Amino acid sequence: MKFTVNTTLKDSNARAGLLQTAHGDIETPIFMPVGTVGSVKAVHQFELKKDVKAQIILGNTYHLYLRPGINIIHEAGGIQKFNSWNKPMLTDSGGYQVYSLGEKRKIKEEGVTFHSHIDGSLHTFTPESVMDIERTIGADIIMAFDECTPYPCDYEYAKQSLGLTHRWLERCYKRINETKPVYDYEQALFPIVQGSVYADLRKQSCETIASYNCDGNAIGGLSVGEPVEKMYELTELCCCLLPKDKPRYLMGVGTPANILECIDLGIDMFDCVMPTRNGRNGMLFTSEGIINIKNAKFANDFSPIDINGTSIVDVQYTKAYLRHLFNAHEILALQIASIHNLCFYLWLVGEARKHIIEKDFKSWKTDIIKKVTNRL
RNA sequence: GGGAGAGUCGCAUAGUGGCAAUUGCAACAGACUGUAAAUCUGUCCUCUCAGGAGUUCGGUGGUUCGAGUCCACCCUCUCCCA
Repeated sequence: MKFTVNTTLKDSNARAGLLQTAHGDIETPIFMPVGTVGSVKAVHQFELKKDVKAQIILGNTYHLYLRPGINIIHEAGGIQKFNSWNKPMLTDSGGYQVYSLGEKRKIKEEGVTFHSHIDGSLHTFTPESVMDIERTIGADIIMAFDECTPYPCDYEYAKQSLGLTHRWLERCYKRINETKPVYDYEQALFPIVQGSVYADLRKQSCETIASYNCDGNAIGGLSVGEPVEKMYELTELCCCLLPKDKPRYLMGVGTPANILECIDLGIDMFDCVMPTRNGRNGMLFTSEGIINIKNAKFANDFSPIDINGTSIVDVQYTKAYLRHLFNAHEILALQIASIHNLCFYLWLVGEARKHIIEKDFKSWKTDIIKKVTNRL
């Protein structure tokens, strides 16, 4: 894997770059749609490629391990073949599920034991087993197994947890280096910075993570409920400490405004369920602002979903029609909303990249944030 | 004409003496940040200084401390027999 920074700015830490993987190139900054079980919910591969213009999508180790199971993916020849995406993929390690599954899991030094949310069966993830599973899934970028701490999180817990995440990273790194890819292409391990909201822990974590000299570095444990200013503050700190010549990935972020602010701080890669999940729940992010399409006021609004939208669905369908589809519980509603939101997100990061290259990112950002955060 | 049954907050339902009244749908609004999410939460008779207050269960009377619930008559609808 190769990362090249093409453009940097004087008045911002934003940069435009190119990340090259075995399955294709990724222009940064980039937003990566989340496809937990190997599918970006409600969005067809064709639309994902042609309309959304996604360059890389996520899969999730925990979910794919439970269903369909690693043997099936192995038999299929890896996840990119299994789901016909055939383009770059990244797998999250299941560290987020350690956080989100709450009561269902138990964390120990060795690893995490958990009950499947599907059938209640008991399983254990260790850094070694997670690396083996991610090898078999076969994503181009694989995430280290970490603990995503909750918010609020007291200092002592955050410190203990960070120590564990670092020891787990050491084990992940060792395992990756003593194993070979299952398929005929390289996989890059990205370690994850933790440390909750504590600057000294984050600093310590960045230094530890940077010392591994991996192909890219991630920041985790943010946007879990902390104040947005705190998130920016910690993101900025991490961006300053993580290597400049490696992509920086802010995990699980975020709103359009979050993404623009964090690009400004030096983040290159983002993923978030927001465009897809919120889309399925009737929330649209548009060039003119945020819309709850289920609201009664759109019942007879025959204007396009997004007058400036880049997606075919934006000009093809009216707000009134999309609202009708939601009210009628039509499956097409979820598809249109998801495609629209993903197109918007990819358009947004694409524009950001363009304005970085044109060196007017800062002023563009200020203007566009005002527009896209407007509540319609 | 005779017999049987039914009328509850938009619709459908629960309710057999303490009830502003169950549940579902619909409606209206909100939430959602490395997806246990096509999910979840709230409002949903009227007014409200949000503590309450006022009117409710086809209609009119009655019994009772108290009635959606018991009684009488009336109205409407459904089914069966003519």
